[in-house]
Amino acid sequence: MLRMSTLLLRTLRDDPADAEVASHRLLVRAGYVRRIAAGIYSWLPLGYRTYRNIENIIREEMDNAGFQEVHFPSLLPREPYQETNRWSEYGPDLFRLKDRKGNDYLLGPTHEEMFTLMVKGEFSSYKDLPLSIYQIQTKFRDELRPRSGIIRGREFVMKDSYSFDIDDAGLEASYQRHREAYIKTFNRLGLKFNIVSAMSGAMGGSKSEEFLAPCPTGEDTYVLCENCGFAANVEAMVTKVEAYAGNVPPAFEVFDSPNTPTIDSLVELVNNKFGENITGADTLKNVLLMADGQAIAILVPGDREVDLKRVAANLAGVQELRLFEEEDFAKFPGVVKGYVGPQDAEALGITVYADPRIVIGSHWITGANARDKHARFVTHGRDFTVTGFVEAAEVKAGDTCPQCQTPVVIDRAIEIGHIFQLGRKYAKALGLTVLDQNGKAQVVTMGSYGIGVSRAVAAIAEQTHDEIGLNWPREIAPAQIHLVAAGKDGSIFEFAEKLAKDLEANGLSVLFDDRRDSSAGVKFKDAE
RNA sequence: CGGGUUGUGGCGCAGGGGUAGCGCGCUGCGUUCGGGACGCAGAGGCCGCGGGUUCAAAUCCCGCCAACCCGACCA
Repeated sequence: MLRMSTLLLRTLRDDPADAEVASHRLLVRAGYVRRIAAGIYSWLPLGYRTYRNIENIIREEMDNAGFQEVHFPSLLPREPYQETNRWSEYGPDLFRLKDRKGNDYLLGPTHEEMFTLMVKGEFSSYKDLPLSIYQIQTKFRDELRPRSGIIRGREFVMKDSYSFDIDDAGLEASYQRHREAYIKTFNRLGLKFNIVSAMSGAMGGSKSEEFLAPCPTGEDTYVLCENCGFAANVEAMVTKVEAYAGNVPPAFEVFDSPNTPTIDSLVELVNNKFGENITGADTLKNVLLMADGQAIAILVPGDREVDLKRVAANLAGVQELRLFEEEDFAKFPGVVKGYVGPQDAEALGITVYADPRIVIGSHWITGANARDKHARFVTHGRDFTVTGFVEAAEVKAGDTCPQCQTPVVIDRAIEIGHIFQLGRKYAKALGLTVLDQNGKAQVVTMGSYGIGVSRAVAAIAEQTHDEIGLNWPREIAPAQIHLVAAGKDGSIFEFAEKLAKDLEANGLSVLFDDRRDSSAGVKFKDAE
């Protein structure tokens, strides 16, 4: 039984000055958490009980699904991470330290290497697979900007699972088992969530889905169709287009267009010059990028920006993608900044990709690759061709749902889980193989599956709180019963004491406000 | 890393060259006792850190650090 008379708890009347989002504000005011440093928090008794209730639900569901719990250190040696190249790849987000002998260590941001090595150390036969193991462990990431209280901290608790299979069909089955277990888990946690495809897969990316808990303060944006339930990460949103049905345009025509640095100024000039009534959507924007050192052009309608994340996610095999800089323009003297068009790309040595909206047969107003000149009736398939289509334009509310053609909305959410078919990257790098039926070594294929445990506390708080305060689902609350003894007569306290004990005897956890020196008002406010 | 804001008792804030203040919380005594009670008496401060100007710095100047918000980044 928790007794308010002795509980390590001090509620605050005022919102803390450094808390913005509801979960942070309320968790601090209610005496659940305290900040220790940027993105690092302590849990007080009420908070820790809540946290543990959530952790236990997750653990139960993992165990129910047949996954086995293990535990790794947080403090890890450099070598395994060196072998997979993440010691350098992870960059400044990795907390690094040295021991007294000067050897390099790190605080684990995620544990793929350790799981892989654990299995490698024990198992060596296809008969041992499939296997799924998990841990609940504190993770460390030196985020550039921790924010939103415990939603994005530098130290946080994550449940991470890994599956090990001999082939792709096995991986798919393990993936589906985790997916089912996650659905059960989040339902029990009382979270509203959408399962969102995180990569298009169209270009060979591994299968990956995110579990997103919708809430206005979430930091992830995603696309949602309120009609059919389609949900996708913006990177994975697929553009629906119709084949070009207009007339065959006249031959393309170059015209003078001085002082048109922006799409708006170009539209105004064209409308004045030709008596047209076009919009930015009739112009073609050519955005030049460097993809792993190679110059590429991305074509999007002039009324849309290029979303670099979408391009990167949908261009197969590209590691580094960035905008053209001045020195890049210097290397391509034929490229006239502000007057780029796709007509001469081949001669200029630039590979061209188009957003799907640039359908074959459509014609556009675009740069003429000469200073102060644009061209119109520039037609895809006649006046220029592209190497391929790639999802590139920013996604906007009102875009068409790829499943049911309804206009979609853009929604915000907290990422509470992520499931991912990793494949053989880590097994290959660390030499995890098993012998198959033929006695031949096979590289194991892996899946990785994460749930933000501490983040779930915040996500549930965000979704369930009301104007008055925190409002936990029963299974998660620090206690199932909050019993308040209010009054001056000692018999009230005696009765309440007995009632509290009876409730506990019947298997209910009780937070008993047995304070004799607090007014009823204080007790009610604290309860809330 | 760019832009913005802020650092003063545990929390929320005021003060802006000469005795460091208010509200909440905390301690003691008394009154009150069902929606954050009241009175009286108290405890609690390197005014973010370092340097400078000055007879005198929380306050002015220089430098640094930290936190928060927006963005970039991150999944």
